[in-house]
Amino acid sequence: MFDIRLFGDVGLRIYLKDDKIKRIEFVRSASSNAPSHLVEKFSPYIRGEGDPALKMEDLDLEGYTENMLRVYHALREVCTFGKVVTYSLLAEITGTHPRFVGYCMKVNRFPIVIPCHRVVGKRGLGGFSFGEDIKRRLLSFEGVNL
DNA sequence: TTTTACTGGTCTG
DNA sequence: CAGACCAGTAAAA
Repeated sequence: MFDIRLFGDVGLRIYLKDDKIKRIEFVRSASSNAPSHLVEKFSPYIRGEGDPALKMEDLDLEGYTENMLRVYHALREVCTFGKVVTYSLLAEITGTHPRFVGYCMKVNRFPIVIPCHRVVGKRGLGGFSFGEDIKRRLLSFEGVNL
């Protein structure tokens, strides 16, 4: 389990098992204690320049269904650093439903790598499991203003 | 503006 | 199987 500081008092806590990422969560007081090879992966994001150098293959995706994985893949394709997408557009792309997309974001174990904070409502911000303030700060960090 | 109705994948009993 | 749950949205009131 390692912490990486992103900005301010916001950081990531990363759980590893073997060479895969088991889970990522946000922490509010981040002490950076991750090994450099792991920090390296996230450094583009930390510098505010782009997405982390991680692929879906680096994640332990056990338990997710085909439809969920389709949503996650589509999100990563459509929504790179600094972009946002709407629940309904992502639903349209994947042939699902806006409420299902919301559910997928809620059960996403890999925030930032699967950028669920970039999915917003057609009217309004939409929710965020780790608190809407963090969602807002992440978007503003990426240069997005609602 | 607020409330209602519909939505589809998934989860629980 | 039936019913409930949602980080949503359009339509009605």
